[in-house]
Amino acid sequence: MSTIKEQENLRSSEGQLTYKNPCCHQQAIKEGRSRMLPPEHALRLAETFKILGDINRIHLINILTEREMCVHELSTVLGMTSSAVSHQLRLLRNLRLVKHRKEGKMVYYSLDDSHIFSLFKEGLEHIKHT
Amino acid sequence: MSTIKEQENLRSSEGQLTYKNPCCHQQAIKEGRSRMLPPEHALRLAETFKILGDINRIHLINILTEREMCVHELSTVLGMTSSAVSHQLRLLRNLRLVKHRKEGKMVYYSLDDSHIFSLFKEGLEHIKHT
DNA sequence: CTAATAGATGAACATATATTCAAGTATTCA
DNA sequence: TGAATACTTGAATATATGTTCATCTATTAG
Repeated sequence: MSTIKEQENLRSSEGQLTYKNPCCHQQAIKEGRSRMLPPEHALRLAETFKILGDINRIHLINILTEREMCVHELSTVLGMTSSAVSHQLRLLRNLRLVKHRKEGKMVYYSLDDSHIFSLFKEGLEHIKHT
Repeated sequence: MSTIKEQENLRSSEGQLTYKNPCCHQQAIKEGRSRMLPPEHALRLAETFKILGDINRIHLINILTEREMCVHELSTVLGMTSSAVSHQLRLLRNLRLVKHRKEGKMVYYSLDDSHIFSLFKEGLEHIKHT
């Protein structure tokens, strides 16, 4: 990464680089930097996709798309311990993707984010076409 | 999880459970199971979201959305070593999300999946509205 | 009251993931 | 040829993540 060479390249050919020093495309780098997502946006975006990037959470979201369910039902359907389900539901709750209501001893969960649902559907469309 | 109790519950009230044994909603479990995504679909879906669930890959995809770039340019823009970028690009290549062409010593990468792009945009819309 | 059930949660553990480092290939230049 | 550059790759390391286990609260049954 020679800054001096980059500057020479720019001076000599206005961004069109010579064969001799073909990389160090300062123009491309400048352009890339100017078009980068703000860090906090990129982080939130990655966070959003990451929460969907687990097969058990996919199943949870898919089921809660259809109807509300209590933890025990979810754990039975998914074949997980209720503890594991509870941990995953906490992650979904933290991102406000699910809501819950208590009824006696049970806690019923349901989807609380239509945007996530549309993302989910878009993802389903994607895997159908590949 | 008492199967016998569940059966009694079903027999006595056709899915509407009594207060005494309020969980073990066999009907809900049956319904949940019948609506579950096929395992291989759920897996592909999780895989697809997982690849988008990293801030550096988000930046990579976002940049390659705009224009092709060589590894050195990408590493400079993202502030990563070219080795780290190369490893991440391999992951994207494995899922056929990016394509590459060689030009002299350099390898230019660009996006190779419009579906991923629309997923990406949908994700961007999502974080804007939360 | 005690026992049982539903669920939540912290700690421990196992696995997955991302980066670094060192070594490798391919290409260009002198 | 040998040096330099662009990139790739496998191994090692550090961190993140998901599950299990033990324990906890809340609620209901007896």
